[in-house]
Amino acid sequence: MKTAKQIRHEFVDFFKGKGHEIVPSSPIVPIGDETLLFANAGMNQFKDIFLGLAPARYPRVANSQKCLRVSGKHNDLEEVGKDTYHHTFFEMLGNWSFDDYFKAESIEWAWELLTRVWGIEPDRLWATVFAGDQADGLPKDEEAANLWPKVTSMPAEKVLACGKKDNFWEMGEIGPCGPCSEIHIDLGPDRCDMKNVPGHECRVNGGCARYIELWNLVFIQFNRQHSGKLVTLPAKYVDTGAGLERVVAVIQNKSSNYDTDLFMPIIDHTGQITGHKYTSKLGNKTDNAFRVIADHIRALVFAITDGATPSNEGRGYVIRRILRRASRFGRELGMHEPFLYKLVPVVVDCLGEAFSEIRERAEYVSTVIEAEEASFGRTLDRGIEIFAGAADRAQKSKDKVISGEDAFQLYDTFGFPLDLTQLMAQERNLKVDSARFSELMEQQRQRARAAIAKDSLSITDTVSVQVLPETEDLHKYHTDTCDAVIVGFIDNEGFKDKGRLGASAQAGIILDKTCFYAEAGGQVGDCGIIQSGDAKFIVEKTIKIANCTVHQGKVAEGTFDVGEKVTAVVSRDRNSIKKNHTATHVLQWALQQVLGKSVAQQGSYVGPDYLRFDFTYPKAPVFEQLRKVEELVREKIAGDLPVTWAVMPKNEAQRLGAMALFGEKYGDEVRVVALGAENKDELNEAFSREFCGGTHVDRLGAIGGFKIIKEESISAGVRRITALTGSALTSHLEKASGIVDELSAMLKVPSESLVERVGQLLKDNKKLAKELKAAARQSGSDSMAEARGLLEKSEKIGDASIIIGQLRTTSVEQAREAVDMLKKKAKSAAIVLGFDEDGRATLLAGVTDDLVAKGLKAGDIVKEIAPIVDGGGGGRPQMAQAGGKNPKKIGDALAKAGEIIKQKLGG
RNA sequence: GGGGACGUAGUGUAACGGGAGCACGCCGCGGUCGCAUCGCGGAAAUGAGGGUUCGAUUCCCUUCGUCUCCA
Repeated sequence: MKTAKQIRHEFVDFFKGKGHEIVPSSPIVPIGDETLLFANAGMNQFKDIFLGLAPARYPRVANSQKCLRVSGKHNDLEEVGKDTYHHTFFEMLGNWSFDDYFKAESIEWAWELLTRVWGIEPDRLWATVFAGDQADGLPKDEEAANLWPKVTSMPAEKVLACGKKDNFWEMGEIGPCGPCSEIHIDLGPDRCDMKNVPGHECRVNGGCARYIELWNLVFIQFNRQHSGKLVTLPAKYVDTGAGLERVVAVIQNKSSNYDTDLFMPIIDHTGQITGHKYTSKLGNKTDNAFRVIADHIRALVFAITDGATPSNEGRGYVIRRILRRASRFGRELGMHEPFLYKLVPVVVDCLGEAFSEIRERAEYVSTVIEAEEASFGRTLDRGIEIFAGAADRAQKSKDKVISGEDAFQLYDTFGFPLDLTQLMAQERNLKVDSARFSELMEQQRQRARAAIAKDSLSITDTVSVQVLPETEDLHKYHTDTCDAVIVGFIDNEGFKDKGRLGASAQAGIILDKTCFYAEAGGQVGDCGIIQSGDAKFIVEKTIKIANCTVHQGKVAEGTFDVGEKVTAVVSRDRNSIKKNHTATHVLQWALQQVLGKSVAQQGSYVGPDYLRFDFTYPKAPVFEQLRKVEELVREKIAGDLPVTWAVMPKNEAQRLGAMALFGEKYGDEVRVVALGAENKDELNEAFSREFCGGTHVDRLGAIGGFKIIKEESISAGVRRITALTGSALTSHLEKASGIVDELSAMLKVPSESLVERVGQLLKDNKKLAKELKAAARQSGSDSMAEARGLLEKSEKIGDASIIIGQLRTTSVEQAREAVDMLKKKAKSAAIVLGFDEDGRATLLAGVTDDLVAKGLKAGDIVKEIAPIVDGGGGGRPQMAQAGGKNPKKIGDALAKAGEIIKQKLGG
């Protein structure tokens, strides 16, 4: 039997043999493409080529692309486990032609690979082509339909014409699109899963599991414009995709993708860990759990390897959901402790050869997964407690139903899954109002959508996928000022290549060339101005859309016309940004020197005010290590070594050992920034070489200083360092030394003695506090004596003492203690004490339980007498307190209190 | 991006707007042949900043952090 590894190899070798360049899979976490959460198709990394924004480096390429379908249009998360073929993570085998070969070769080669190399019987295969669409004015794809019988042995009657839904591919609302041709396989009548559906007939695209799609060949030949009109593209592209998991299942003759050697090792190992047995059945709880876990652990290993970490937003949140779902299904197999992380090595064994990155990061991935599993355990524990409250409420209700509100709150606020709530409710013979739950869920969705809608139109939204002019921006590396011509602008309505920007208009200006740096690679976009005569445009932010640099901001003076000559001037902040960026590189180098190879960049921020560097490291670095890092960085700065950069093909850069972030897009010429090299020929001499498109200082000495001001954890296994350089550092130090000077003046000691002096002060303070306490005890005993005096003078009604009087104390605590003492002593008493606390009156009332029972409440007493001292009060029946602004009236208030008590007790 | 919840001693948690308590841990003393034993004593906390109130851990606002759901 062919292994999955062999099959993947055969695919790659086959297309290599047909003149294809084999490019690596792009990272599953796309860089520089915020519109896409995760790579979900092989074509992702070639998007710019299809859009005509970037040239193709090779006319034909092929690869196996790592894909994750968990969000947006393709969301298979909730489906995984229920059947034999849904996955979150999968490999997409694909071959592409960029204006090279077209339909004939694509069809012929797909056929050849399937039937000759992989040995699939031609009789089992079917093909589909696009049937045409009236609305779009498109005829049937006769070209493809005719090619099938011509270049393959597929008989014409097995080439079916299908509609737009299945056989017309579009990238989005607008942009490149075209007809496709799919290859389906007939797995035999046994595999139909719709046998008991009346009227069901097995056929291609018929909905049952007998016929499945194996390979999709997309022929991109149109561009859909805003108006919805289709325009024929000058260049034609081929984009094909075949899911490896499915192909392997067919070749290995398995009825389920999970039964192939891509999944079985993981499933077997899960069985060993949990002690359960996988029986490969559908609709079986245990088997379901096995499949979910096997699928999800693959997704997790790849996503975390490529830089996603579990968190509560964006990509990280998706990862968290996948992990929690797997963990929850682990409970079906009796696992209550973290266990998923133990599967990481198995995934690495299965796929580490094809994707070596997962092998390199395996240890880190395990750490992250284990930590997140533990954290989910805590979330569940908390949820169980909250559930108990909801269950109690339900128990007391008539219909024994946990309200939708409760279930939703458990889910929404505490992350407690609904199915778990239902399970636990069942155990107590309760039901859950899941209809109401769904209702609330929908409301929350509405809210989120509404919030997005009212968000102000951002420039990136208005243009989305639209061809923008290319900006020549190499000047950013050499100069801060340059002359240019306005070629267009973007406002709320989108891109315009003619017109005028009026006074105080908000817009994004596009120039033919620019020296502005657009936000990328952690470095913030430049600010500055664009001017022409008296007219002035303030650039607040610079961003890049494909190869177009957009200067966002507003017109401050005058007007601007498309076609006008202008001067672009970058703000002085640029200097600080350069310092911070170069310092970031030095910092990364120093961290690796001190902390070792496990330091890998996770992201960074380089702005004018400070720099931030996130990196992987399992634990908090100790103080000495950080100091050592600072020391190394400063050494390099003091050495004033030169900084140089060069543009070269990616593989050459890698040979030099340049550090890549997460892997650039295929085809890019990369820019390498080298620290410590005098010129391009001496790149070998550099101590640091990184792929980087940012702006840098010429010599390290220009950085001018370096200090780490913060080191923190941002998620499990990831640390963040914030540091300062240049003038920001100077002003930081100035401020710090200002504080020292101030303290030193305040305490009248030289700065060297400050620490000692403050230590002394703290010690003295402690001593004084102790003495004060002792003194208070003394005066406390005085108060007690006073209080005892009051008891002796007290009136009695029956057994009850009425103790009323003013104390000399100024402390509520002592007065309270006096009340307690009196209550104990008198056994039955109503006590009201008053005292003057620095010009404020405080009244305290206490009533023993027996008198409370007779209806005398301390709270009532203070409420009534508090207004006499211009205040208010309240408390409990046994003890109450009031305050007021007029201490002179304490006597009056106490007298009134006496009256009230006597009246109540009927004396 | 939007919503919800939570921030109390080293840790885990209590406190109708009116004494910041409990458990574990820690320190000291005592008892015990011994202890994951017992007794006594002690240190130690309301994330930060405003407001309302006679009085705020509690109510309101701002901010920071953590958790969580939606996009």
